[in-house]
Amino acid sequence: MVSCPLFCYNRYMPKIVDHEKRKKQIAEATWTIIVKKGIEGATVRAIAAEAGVSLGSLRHYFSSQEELLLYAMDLVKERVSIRINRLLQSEDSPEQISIRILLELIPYDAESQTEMSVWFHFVMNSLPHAREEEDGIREGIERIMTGLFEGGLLKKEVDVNLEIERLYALVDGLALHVMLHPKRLSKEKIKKVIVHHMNTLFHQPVEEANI
Amino acid sequence: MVSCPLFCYNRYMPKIVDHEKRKKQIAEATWTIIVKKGIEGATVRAIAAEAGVSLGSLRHYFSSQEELLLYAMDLVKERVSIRINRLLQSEDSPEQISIRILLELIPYDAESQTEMSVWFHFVMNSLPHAREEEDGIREGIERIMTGLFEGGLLKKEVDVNLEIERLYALVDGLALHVMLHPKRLSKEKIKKVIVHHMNTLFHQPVEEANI
DNA sequence: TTTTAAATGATACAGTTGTATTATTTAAAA
DNA sequence: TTTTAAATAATACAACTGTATCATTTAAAA
Repeated sequence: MVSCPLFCYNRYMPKIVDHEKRKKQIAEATWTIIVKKGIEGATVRAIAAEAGVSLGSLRHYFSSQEELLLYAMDLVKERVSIRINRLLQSEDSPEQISIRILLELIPYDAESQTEMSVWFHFVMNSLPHAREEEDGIREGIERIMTGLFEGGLLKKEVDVNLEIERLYALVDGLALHVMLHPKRLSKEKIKKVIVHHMNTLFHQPVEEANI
Repeated sequence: MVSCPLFCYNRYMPKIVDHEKRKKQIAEATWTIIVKKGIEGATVRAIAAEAGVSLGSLRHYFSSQEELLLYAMDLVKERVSIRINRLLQSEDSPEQISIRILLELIPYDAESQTEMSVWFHFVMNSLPHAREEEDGIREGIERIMTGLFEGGLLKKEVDVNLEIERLYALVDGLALHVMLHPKRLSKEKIKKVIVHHMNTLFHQPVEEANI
């Protein structure tokens, strides 16, 4: 057992807190503030107070506000990516799985609603030119549709590229509406819409109860 | 010819500029700033500079920033409402007209893209509790679908309420995607998607060329 | 012309912002 | 314990914010 491992560049290691964990904690406080007050309310002081750290402490982890906001947004992307990829790795039967994945893309729990709200704020303000970036949703939908088509599960006459665009718009539109009016649009209604939409494409329709 | 009409409550009328026109000019400058820099960049000084008026002059028309922002948003609503109502009053044949109306809801010209971008900014920041308000789009789509159904132009098996929700999400999703990636999503692609979508509902499909 | 009040411009001020500086506290290693 | 540097806290500062005040300019009516 050596006294100082490779990544320990100093002989003395005083007061070590998990650097990444602290940064993530501050980033999540940033989300909370953004959801509550919007980007304009996401001041370093408000974030520090929400995270329960002092201004100097926050500044110790993020040397500028822009760096903090970029980190907070990248963390959203990371979380969403993980969620999507986990779903795509699922190994169930194609039709039901595809619908379940689509339903998971709609932000229903508080956590994913926060993520989506923050994401929208960033995209709208195009802070780090997020407008140009991809959010991964389109790629996921593309994979789903292509997979279904290549598996021969879609009606032969469907135009895959067209249906990708249509489904992508439908999912983002539903997600947007849920975010803006969560009470008006119930989870059951969303489910009905998506199941019905996919059933118009499937060669062999699935029962809504089987989802 | 009386020397002082009814709406002239003072005997003297010095330097009259069109009050409403000036307010709208300033409100439009507000839009420009919001599109360029987001709500956070919509400071009274930036708006005054964009409108080409002094700070004191701006304040002469709007006694607070909040009043200005509310006015700017109400003006967006007014403009959008006028656009939608004008479309709904059209008296052509049902199927093509409905598709043309839907296509008009997608912001393609710079003007309507500005309006939509500003609208989104306001809605996201829920400044005047805009989240709860209706934007008129849903009502318009509801009228379109109901009209088509009652005219017997839709397939008998369609669930109207379900299709309203589906079409509403599709249109808003397309609008969102156009706003975020105007280059990726061409007007022709939008047209194809909407025509195809409506043709799955129409008893008698329409040719894309006839739109 | 003179008179009038709307319209405008200039400046000021208190509060908040991001950031910088500096000192203090904390805990891990010797 | 002592030593060390990371972690934290306190304070300061210049820039910018919304708003207020007040003098000036403008053009319509007399």
